[in-house]
Amino acid sequence: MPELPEVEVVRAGLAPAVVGAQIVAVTVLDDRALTRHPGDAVSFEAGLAGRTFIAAARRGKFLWLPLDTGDTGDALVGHLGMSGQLLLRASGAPVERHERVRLDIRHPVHGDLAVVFSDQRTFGSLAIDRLIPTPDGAAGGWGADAAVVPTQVAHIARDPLDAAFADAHFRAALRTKRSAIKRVLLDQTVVSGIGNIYADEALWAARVHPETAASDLATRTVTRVLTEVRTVLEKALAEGGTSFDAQYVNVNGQAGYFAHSLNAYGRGGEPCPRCGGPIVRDSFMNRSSHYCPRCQRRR
DNA sequence: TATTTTACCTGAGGGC
DNA sequence: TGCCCTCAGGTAAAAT
Repeated sequence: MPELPEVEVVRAGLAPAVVGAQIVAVTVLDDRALTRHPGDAVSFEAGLAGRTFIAAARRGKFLWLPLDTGDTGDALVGHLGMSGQLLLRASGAPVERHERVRLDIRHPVHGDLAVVFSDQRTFGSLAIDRLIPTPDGAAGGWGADAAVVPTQVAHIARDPLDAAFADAHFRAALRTKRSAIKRVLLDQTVVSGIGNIYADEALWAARVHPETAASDLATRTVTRVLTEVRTVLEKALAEGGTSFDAQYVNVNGQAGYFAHSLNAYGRGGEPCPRCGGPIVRDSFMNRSSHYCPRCQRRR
């Protein structure tokens, strides 16, 4: 499932091939891939054809590729949802099984390539969106030099690996939240980039029960949670992300290795790597939650 | 206003 | 073999 590390792997893989490349042709095979786009497929194709990507940026799980002709200030925005993939293929490569959109691009160094958006469950989407200034004046996200974000990303908080992420603001926000800490970690308007897998992993590492009320956490505990969030995200990024099956792959279609490093997620019934007690798998917020009831005691 | 629930979607895998 | 059911979960709209 693409969370911050997986999306960053995709962004970093895409950047050298798309920055400086001109869009030669756009093919929309399935309109459901444009649910975030304000217009129809025709306007999407017309809005991209002939233009050049000038950067590859990311905040949390959102990606965007700013376009040239700066007076309009817009970008191609993408979210991978549950099963979205952005693949780099040779020009003229056969259509992928779940291909939704294809961009044929021409790069001054790499030549003709295809950027393929493939998505089994169609929760992901692409859109053309306007860029607006960031309230704090800092760069919009990773890979972005300009202090702008797409309007669709403006309400998303900075992610914990962003240099402009404000730890003090995060701690203050948690003091006012009576919701469970896991729910707050998954709230992209509080902190972005964390999904179900890394929420479980970070809380296990910080020894915090997922249903503890955020406002009940001591400041030093919040600091520990944030530290563990960063540690697990950075480690997963270094290992190329988490892949359980063909759902998440990099731009070349290769899987990541972090699934081998998971301590709690997906290990219900198995011994806790720290204390040996059984990891519990609970239902929480219509999804699964994994934790060690011995290490992660509820207050 | 703040928080919680639901809809969206497809394919894999288990039970029978 | 094949049908039906459950599960996976990020986002945003809808409901509470």
